[in-house]
Amino acid sequence: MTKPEKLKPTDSEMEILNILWDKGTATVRDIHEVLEKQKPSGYTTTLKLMQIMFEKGMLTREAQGKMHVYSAVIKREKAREQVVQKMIDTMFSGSASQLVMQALGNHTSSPKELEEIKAYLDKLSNKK
Amino acid sequence: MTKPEKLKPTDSEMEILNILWDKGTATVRDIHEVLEKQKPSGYTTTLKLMQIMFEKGMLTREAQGKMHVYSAVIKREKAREQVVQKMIDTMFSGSASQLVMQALGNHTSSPKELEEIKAYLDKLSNKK
DNA sequence: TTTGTACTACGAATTAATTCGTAGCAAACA
DNA sequence: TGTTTGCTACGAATTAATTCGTAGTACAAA
Repeated sequence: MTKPEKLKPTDSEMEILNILWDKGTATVRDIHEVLEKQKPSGYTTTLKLMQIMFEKGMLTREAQGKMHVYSAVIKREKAREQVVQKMIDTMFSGSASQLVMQALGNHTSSPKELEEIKAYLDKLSNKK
Repeated sequence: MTKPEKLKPTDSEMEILNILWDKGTATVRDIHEVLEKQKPSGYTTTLKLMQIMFEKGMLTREAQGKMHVYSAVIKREKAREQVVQKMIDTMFSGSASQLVMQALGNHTSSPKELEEIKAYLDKLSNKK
């Protein structure tokens, strides 16, 4: 068990974490039912993944009857922070604003979202 | 050789790509010299990595004497776009503005950068 | 009580990334 | 003419992720 801080979830692990963050807690079956809608996979595959994530310290679990109820150790906010920071470092030479402009340029944002961002920027500037 | 579009570089591959994007073209030795400053590693490790990246279609190369001169197939901009899009999808439920605010909240940006972003936002809004 | 169901645990196969040693080859050099 | 130098190619070991089959167990249902 290492620090959850240093853990770098794989893509499969991220899928599980996302579901857990949405639900708060979940059993292997809960998770598996969601995953199955996205792509076919065996129950024991999900089970094994979650067992390994538990061993790695990414998940905690609690026996409930014969089942285990899992939850994520790392919070969604923290994971986002880490992953964004890493992307800034490795892909944008450490420049957050480069990343921001890249994300905005990807035209995925509506005018309303752009307004939100502008408001957020103003808040940041004023605080300084 | 699959489409370079679909390729997902590993961390080691990203290190090599970053150097190649900076230099434009480079030999294995060039790359290895840069990498070695960051962490110890054997020359043939770098060689093998670049050979595999070549086989995957991530790099092209050209014989020059007995050496190969490599360059990246995918452009930095394209790679950034892909990786940002993927992050938005997997970590931010598809919301670019969520990612933007996360990146800004990470306090890594100077007031000057914030101004740049604001200017960029205005340009976007007016264009719409 | 026997059978079925729904779990967990475990081990094994597969695939991919990473690392590096060794071999071969050609040009430069002593 | 050897011999060293610096490259590529190749194969093998290691490690990690992924997938799934099988076995064990406990509780519920027949």
